[in-house]
Amino acid sequence: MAKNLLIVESPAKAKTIEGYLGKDFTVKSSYGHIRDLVKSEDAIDVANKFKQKYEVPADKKQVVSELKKLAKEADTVWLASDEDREGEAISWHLFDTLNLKDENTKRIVFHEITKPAILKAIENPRKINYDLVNAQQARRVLDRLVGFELSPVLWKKVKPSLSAGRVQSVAVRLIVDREREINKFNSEAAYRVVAIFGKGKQAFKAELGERFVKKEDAEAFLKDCVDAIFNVNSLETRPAKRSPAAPFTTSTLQQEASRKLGFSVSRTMQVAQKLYESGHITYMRTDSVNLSDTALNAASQEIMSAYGDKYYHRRTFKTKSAGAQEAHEAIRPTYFNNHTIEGDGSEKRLYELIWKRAIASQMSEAAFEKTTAKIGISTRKEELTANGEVMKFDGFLKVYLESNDEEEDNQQDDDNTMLPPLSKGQQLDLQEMTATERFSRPPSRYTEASLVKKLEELGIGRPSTYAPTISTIQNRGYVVKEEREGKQRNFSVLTLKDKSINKEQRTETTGAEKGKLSPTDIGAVVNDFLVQHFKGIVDFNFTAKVEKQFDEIAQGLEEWTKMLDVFYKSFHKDVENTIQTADKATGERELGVHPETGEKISVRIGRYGPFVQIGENAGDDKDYKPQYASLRTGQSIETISLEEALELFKLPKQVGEFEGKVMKVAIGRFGPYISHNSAFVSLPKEIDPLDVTEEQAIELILAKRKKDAEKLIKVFDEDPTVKILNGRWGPYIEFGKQNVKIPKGKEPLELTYEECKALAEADSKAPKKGGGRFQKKGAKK
DNA sequence: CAGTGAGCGAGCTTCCGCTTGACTT
Repeated sequence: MAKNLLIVESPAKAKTIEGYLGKDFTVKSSYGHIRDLVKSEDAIDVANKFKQKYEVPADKKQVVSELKKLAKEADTVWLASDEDREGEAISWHLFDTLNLKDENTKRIVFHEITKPAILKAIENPRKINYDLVNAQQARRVLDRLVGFELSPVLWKKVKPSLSAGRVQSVAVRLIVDREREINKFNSEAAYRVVAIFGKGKQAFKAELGERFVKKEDAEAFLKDCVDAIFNVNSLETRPAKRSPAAPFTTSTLQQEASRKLGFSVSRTMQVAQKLYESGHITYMRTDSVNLSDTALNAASQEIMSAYGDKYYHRRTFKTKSAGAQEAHEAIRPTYFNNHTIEGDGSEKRLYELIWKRAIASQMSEAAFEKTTAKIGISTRKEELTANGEVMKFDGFLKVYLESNDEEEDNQQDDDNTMLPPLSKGQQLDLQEMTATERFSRPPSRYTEASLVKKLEELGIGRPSTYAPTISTIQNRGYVVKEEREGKQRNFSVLTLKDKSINKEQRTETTGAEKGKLSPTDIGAVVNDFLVQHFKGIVDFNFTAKVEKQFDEIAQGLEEWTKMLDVFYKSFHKDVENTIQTADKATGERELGVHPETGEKISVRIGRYGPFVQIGENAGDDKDYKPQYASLRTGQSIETISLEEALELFKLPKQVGEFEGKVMKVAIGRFGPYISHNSAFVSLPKEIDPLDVTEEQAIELILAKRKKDAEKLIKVFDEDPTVKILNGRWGPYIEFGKQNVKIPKGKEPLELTYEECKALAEADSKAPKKGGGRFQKKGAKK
C-alpha cells in the first residue's frame, strides 16, 4: 500500500510523475475542477456574504469517490494542482470534498514536469493559500452573477435562450464593432508608380514615394518620364537583424496553426491534446513563454549537433500579456531530438510547427544587409526608391519563420530582393514604368485566431477557454464564419514602355474572404442592447479592472465579499432598471416608404429571424394587414437598402401550371427553387429566379423526376408514398415526408413494409433539436 | 426549401474555467 497520494489536474501528467516518484507514491488526477456551483438560482446567497452552494457534477462522482477511498488509506495527501488561482481552488475543493485533514495534507507546486522540479516541490510543501482561493471564488461568483442575471434579461427583451457573459459578450462586441468600421469605410483610390530598370537578371524595381490621387497627375508624371534620364542619386547600405519569436503559448499556437496550417482553433486544440497525451509535447493550455532549464539544455544540444555552435543562442522570453498566470511551461516538444513524430498528417504538421518554433527560439539572429538606392529623374524633382536585401547569415531562419496576419492581404509585391551592383551617379536604363490605380483597404474581419489574439491582449479569457468561447458565440448565432465571394472591381493601369504611354482597364476581385467572422443581426441587436444598458460589463477594460481587484484579494489586501458587494449593488440595480424600463430590442430600422403606395417600409428581427415589413402594424383594423418577407442569407437589417428590400416581395412568384398544379418560384434556405405539387427543384445558378419561364420550369421538373427515378430502388404496394432510394450516403427509406436511415446490416431490398414503418416510428421518436417556440411574457409597463 | 411576424400556455434556456472521453455526423 502506497503511503502517499499525490493529486494533479491532468491524467497524462499523473502518469509521467508516477514514473519519477517510485512505489511510495500513488499519483492520481482530479480531471480539473471536481465541484462547481449548483445550476439553480440559489447557488449564491447574495444577502448572506455571497455564500455558495457547490455540488459534485454527475461526471465527477466516480473520480471523487475513488480519490476519497485512496485518501483514506494514505498517510499523506499531496495536493499538486497548478500554481494559479484555479489550481489553488481545485486543491481547496479537494481538501473540502475528500474530508482531508490539515495535519497530513500538503500543498505543493511546480511549473515544469521534470524529476528535479517535482522532488524539489516535495521538499517544500506549504498550506493552502486561502487568499488565492478567495480570489477564485470572487471570479467564479462574479461570472455566475453576471451570466445568470444578464441572460434572462435578454430572454425577456430580445429572444429566449440567448446568453451574455463577461467574456463572450466582449468577443461579440469586437466583431460587431469591426463590421461597422468596414461598413462605413470609404475606399480611396490613388496611383502607385513603379519602374523597372535594367534587363534580365540585372533587372530591379523602384517605386515612387508619393501616390497620385488624380489620373491626370499620374499621366503627366509618366509623360515627363518619356524622355527623362535616370541617375542613381545616392546609395546606402546598412546591416539589419532579425530575432526569433518566443516559443508557443496556447494563443500563439492557435494563430500560427491557423495561418500556416489552416486549422480552426478547436482543431488545433484537439490535435495538440493528442500530441500531449502521447507524450510528444508539454501541456498545451498555457500562457507562459518560459522553457525549463532541462528544456533549454536539451535544445542547445540539439541545435549544436544539428546546425553547429554558431547557430545557437540561449534566450529567455518575458510574457507580454498582462493577465498571464504562468503555471506551466511554454508549449514545446518533450524531446528536442525528435524532429518528427509518428501520427496522422495533422499531428505531424502541428508537431513540426511546435518543434521548429521552440528550436528557433534558442537560435541566433539572422543578419541582413539592406541597400537603398535613390534614383533621380532629370525632368522631375521626385525620386524613385529601390530596396534590396541580402541575407548574410540565416540563423534561426534556417528552421522557422513566423507569419503575420497581413500577409494574405498583401496584393502588392513589395518583396525585398537583391539589387544588382550599382554606383553613385550611374545612369539607368528604363525598361518600363507603370502607374497602377490602387485602393485603400478597410480593416480585416477577425479570424477565429486573430480574435483570440485580441482577447488575449485585452486580458479576457484563458487558454482553456479561447476555443470554447469562439464556439459559443457561433453556436448562439451571434457570429458566423463565412466564405464570401469577392466583388469585381475595375482599375486603370498606365504603362510607359518604348517611349509611349498605353492606358488600359483591368479587373480584380476584391473582398473575397474565407473563414472570417462577421456578426449576425441577432448578434448586433444583442450587442447594442448590452452596450446601451450594461456599458460597464461589455467595456473592453472590465475584465482588466476586476482582475486587478482579484489580485488584491489574492494578496490579502481586500476582502472578496466586499469587492463583490460593491460590484453587485450597482450591477443588480442596472438589471432591475432594465427589466422595468427597457423596450424590447428588435433592431427596427425604417428604410423609407413604398414608391407606389407610400406605405412605411421597415426591417426588424422577429420570431423567425430578420424580415421586412410593408405597412404599419395592423392594430384594431381587421381588414388591414401588413406584408412580410424574410431576409436572405447574407443580408442584414443593418445594411439592406430599400431597393433590396422591395426585391424580396417579387418572390414567391407563379410561373405557370403543369399537370393541373401551379409552379412557384421562391427562395429558400438553400437558394432559389421551384415548387410544384409538394416537390422541390433547385434552380441552377445561371437562371435568374425572376426570369424563369413556364417552359424552363417544366423542363427542370422533368429533369429532376428523371434523376429521382434513377435513385429509386423499390416502391411498396401497401403504400406508394413509401420508397427505398439510393442517397448520397447509401440507401434510405422515404416514408411520406420523413427520411429514415437504414440501419447497418440490413439488406435494403429485403425490408418489408412493416419493418419500414417500425423504423420510421422509432426515428420520429428520437430526440430532435428545436422547440421553445413561445416567448416568455415580457414585463411591459 | 412552405407558411409565419396575435395571444394564450408550462417549463426550459444562461456564466467562466479546470479537465477528458463519450457521444453522433
